[in-house]
Amino acid sequence: MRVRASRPPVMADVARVAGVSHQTVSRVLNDLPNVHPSTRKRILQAIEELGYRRNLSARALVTRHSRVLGVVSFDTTLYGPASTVHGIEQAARAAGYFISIVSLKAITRDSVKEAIQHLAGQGIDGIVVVAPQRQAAQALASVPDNLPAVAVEGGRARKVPVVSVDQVGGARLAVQHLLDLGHETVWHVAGPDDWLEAEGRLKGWRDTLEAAGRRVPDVLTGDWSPRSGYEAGHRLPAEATAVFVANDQMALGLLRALSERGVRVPDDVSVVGFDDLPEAEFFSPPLTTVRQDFGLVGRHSIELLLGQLQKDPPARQRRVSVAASLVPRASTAAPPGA
Amino acid sequence: MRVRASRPPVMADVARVAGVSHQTVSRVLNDLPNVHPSTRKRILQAIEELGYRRNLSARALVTRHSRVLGVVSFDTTLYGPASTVHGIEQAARAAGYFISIVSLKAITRDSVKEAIQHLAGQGIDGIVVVAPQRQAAQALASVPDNLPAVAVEGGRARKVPVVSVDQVGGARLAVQHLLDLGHETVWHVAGPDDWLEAEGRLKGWRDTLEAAGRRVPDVLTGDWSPRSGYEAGHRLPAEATAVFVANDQMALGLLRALSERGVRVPDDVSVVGFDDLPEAEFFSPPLTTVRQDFGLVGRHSIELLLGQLQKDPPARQRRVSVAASLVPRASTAAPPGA
DNA sequence: CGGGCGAGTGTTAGCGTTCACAGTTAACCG
DNA sequence: CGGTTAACTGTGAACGCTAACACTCGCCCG
Repeated sequence: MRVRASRPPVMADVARVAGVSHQTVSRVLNDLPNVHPSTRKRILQAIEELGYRRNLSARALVTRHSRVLGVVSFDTTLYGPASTVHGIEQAARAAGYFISIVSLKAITRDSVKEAIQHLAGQGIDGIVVVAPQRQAAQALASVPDNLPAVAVEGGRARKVPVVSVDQVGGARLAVQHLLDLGHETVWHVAGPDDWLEAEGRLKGWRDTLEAAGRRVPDVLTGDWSPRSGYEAGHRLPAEATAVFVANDQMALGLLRALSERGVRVPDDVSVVGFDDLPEAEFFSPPLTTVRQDFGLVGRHSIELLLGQLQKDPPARQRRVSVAASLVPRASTAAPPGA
Repeated sequence: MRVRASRPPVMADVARVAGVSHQTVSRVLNDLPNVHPSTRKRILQAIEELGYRRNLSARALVTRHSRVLGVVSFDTTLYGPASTVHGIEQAARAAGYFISIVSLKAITRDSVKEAIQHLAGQGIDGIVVVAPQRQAAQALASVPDNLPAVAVEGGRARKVPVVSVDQVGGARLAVQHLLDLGHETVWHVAGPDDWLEAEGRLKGWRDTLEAAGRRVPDVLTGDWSPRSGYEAGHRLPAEATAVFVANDQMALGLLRALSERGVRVPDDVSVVGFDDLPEAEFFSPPLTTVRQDFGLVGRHSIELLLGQLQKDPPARQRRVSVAASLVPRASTAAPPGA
């Protein structure tokens, strides 16, 4: 029976219908005590009747809190970033926050900086920067001092707490797995130089080989794309019996190249990837890989961020590291001569 | 040399420093005419000096526009939705809008409805619902009347304009390609019943076969996952020489299953997928598939949405269809006996 | 029985913008 | 040189909400 109002109802309208002051309506809306049950009921009824929704701009104006969190990310088309952002979104929503996303096509120091400024101007309460590249990590310096922030894979960011997957440890698992199978040494197809994840995996690979006293072969470098893995696969020396590829997409390309060359996996060469794409289990052969729990990373980052929003911030943890785990499948086996 | 203010500067502060009224500052900020160049310069300088940023909550409160658009999507971890949302985000940002995302784990009528309500309460200017399931399409009815909205893959939504890829046409391309190669008929691994995309591809497949007067085999059904494609691959009758799989992930699983069965692709069986994942080119063998331009879909949806925000909405287009294209690779060839 | 207290409610004053005006110049025209 | 006009600038009032405080009861206590 309600007339379609030209203007959406405001608190005063509710107050009038319920026969109280707007302040009492506000109290009900914010679950404050000292409102008589019967009054509360009348107000709730009026809200229902009018289809009232509180105006969050007005609320944000006075409280200085928007309950919106900003996220800056690189190419959310990729599985890793997409999963991380998804995890962040889920965790934020569970905590009653909204997510405003800026997804960058290219990561340069300036583009990240601009994105951060852009979001900061939006009146957000905090910001998560999914910053897997060194340049992005540097741009973290441009986060305003008064804006709570968290970096994901942000390297040794100075001002900002960082959540990251233990890339070094994950790489160690992969390489050790291959050594345990009896391979003399392990080759590596790395990600792009300027990516922190690539750096960590490279380090984990090298450290593990050196710790085992093995020869450290030349590094092949790709750009994460299947194509670059394919090219690496064609450049891989015939003597190699084991390869640790820095992500699953490149591993796929490499598998393809090896198949074209008539090299059998795992009979002639063992291959380990990184990421555990949903597809990895169905590669030919199914790919042994290292799984990262992106959802957990997202959850941790929100946790850290919301921690900073508390009145008395808990001794703010500077780094949270999430363990990676090995998923053994059919792309790894003992070396040919064994 | 600026003192770290306890409170961020506001327009009045800028006005004081520049020796003008707050209204003139506002004029500069909004690029309105009739401000003396020298005054403008002084104001800009003051803004710079104070590090002033305009408070968007206050602005939104009075203009009744937040310049934020809401997006409701299903599992942004998947390539399709992720790419679409990415396209939406890019297009929106180019137009000066921010994106607030709600990503659903499961699509039910209620969850979509709740997400829409949730966003509507956020004071957004418009909403894009990436609604590839029938249930989600139904939930579109719960978009408030006064809130501009656009559906992506939204079926025959009544109230809301829809942007979608021409699934039927894409499927036709795939099936016709196989028939042209000389195959007697084409089998189909479909997506889940309640997905509109699955429905469209199924229809395109069936129509094309019927138009050509071919036998229409029983449909195998999956759930988009590689695993379900794998299972379908094991159920595929030995007589089949060509399969059109409703997405690339399932096609991957199917390829794996066929490989295990000793069935050669494309020698014994030809396979066509749908989506053109970045990985598809490096499957074994490289997958012939149908490409969808998700970015274009995103751009169109924003275009349609912003159109509704104009004062005099242009004769609002009810449906925009984006063509799909065939990408021939090595997984298709003439049938064995040919 | 006066005073204190606590529950419940109302009043007022912002929050930082933009909008609708109302001024104030200086320039221009006949 | 009076009057119209255009360019520029300022004033006051919203926008819808919350925070701080003030008020009114009824009740309990000494």
